[in-house]
Amino acid sequence: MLSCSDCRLGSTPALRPTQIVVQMNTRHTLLLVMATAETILEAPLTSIANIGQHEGQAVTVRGWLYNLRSSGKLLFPTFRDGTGTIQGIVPKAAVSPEVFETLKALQLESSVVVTGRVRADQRAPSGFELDVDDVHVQQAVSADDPFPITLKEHGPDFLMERRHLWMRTPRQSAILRVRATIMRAAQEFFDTQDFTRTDPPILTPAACEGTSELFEMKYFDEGNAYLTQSGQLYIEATALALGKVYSFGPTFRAEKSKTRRHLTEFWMIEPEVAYADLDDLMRLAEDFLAHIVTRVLEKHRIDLKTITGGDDKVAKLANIQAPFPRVSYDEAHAMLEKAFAEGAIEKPHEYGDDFGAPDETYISNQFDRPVMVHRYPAAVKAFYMQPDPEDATKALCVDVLAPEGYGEIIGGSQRVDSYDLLKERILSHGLPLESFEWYLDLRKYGSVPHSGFGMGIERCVAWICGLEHVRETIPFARTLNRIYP
RNA sequence: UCCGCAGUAGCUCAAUGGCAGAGCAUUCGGCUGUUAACCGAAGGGUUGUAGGUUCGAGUCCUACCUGCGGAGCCA
Repeated sequence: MLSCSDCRLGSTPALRPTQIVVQMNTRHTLLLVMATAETILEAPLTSIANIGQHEGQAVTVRGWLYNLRSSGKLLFPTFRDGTGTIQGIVPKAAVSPEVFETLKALQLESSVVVTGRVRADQRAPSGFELDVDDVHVQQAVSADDPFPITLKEHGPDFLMERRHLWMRTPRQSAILRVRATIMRAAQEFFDTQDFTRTDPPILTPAACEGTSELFEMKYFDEGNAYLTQSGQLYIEATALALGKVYSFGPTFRAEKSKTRRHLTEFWMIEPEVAYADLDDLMRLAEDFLAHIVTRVLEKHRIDLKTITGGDDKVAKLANIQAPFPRVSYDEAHAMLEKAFAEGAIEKPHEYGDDFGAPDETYISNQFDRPVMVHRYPAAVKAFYMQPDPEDATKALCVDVLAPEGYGEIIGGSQRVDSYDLLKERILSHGLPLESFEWYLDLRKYGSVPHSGFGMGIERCVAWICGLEHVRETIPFARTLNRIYP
């Protein structure tokens, strides 16, 4: 009886060779499998990530040719399958002439099913190599039109134009795996604390905050609709229905921002908690980020090394534990004044203004973990933020700045809970009152203090992976000048 | 929207205003332990577009296009 954690053969009892044939789909494959069915049964399917569990055994790997080196009558094909890479060893004397010649002529990224024996080897980066017995070419890439992305350096334009192929490279695959873990850990954090996921609409009738530019479209006879830039206003409603809620989905900004921190389409996870104040929110934010980092470190040490090329990032992430430093706007301003006096930043920070990107970078560089900057001047913040009872010119809000200059990854606040104040704010911000009638209702029928934040997934991934640009954090990035592929 | 940088072989980049080059990729040949392997050879060019200056422009000037980085705004 076969057994293997990720082998479909092993998971189905008493699978006979003729049944394997049914899973294959070309005449060529069918004949080959019939001839080698016994071999394949003895060489269970494995993922490359788990190949070490099969040391000394014959296995089958389904994947692609990642690289090919040769030394006379010895070939070194490297295979990848989406979980990792492994180098095959093919001495001419050890395989049939057909297998040797097939592999020797194969172009990179041709799809292949390989059988071979797993052998531990100190020379291999992963510790294992595959002594190849047989290879079946699923589809051969043409030498007339070789795979465009080589192991050498490429420019961002070239790579983004071929994003559908670029993501096959080990580094890009690793980033996407870490992204998936971050998204799963983020949901897991809220799910295990009795939050209810309530996703807001993506098509909205008006601006949530009224400031940023929105993507606009016709909506039948109802006039214009807009792609959401935040689900916050809606989840305030669901929070008052369900207590603790979160939303998780794509959001859209039509801003003409061209920086390493901006996409026009990005994913945001937003919790909203009834009866929570700003201090509750900051505790939630630090526990949330610490949980995400813990999960990434549990699963992705090898991926982080692939992505960053070293162990530095793992060491830095190990520091990311609650509590995070808390710095008031006034304290942050004082830090910046001192920094300017010492020549550490180029421009002085004007008291009362929001922080610019260089200011945020300086502040975050003073700490070894994310820093929570709270109580900004109300004048530079959104209309729905609750004023600080101790200083009405300040808002009960918090920005969480990631280390190493990755900027704001979380923005949150306690929300205005007074009907009269909220109505006054809507009017003074020049927003159309009729669009916010439903939102004001939340302050009319059982209003409570409540707080929430939003975290941009892409900035979080960029920070945790140590990336130059958020365009690498999402399978298909949407930026100002690019909507292909 | 504003500021700055760039555009030369499939890719990454060279080329004082004076013969269009290299590495990688591709093809052919060599090598039994290579790790972005290495060694030899071949093929591969409307120098982003349109004008202009000049005996002569990849190089200088003007406009435009495309991309990149940043500011503002934001996550």
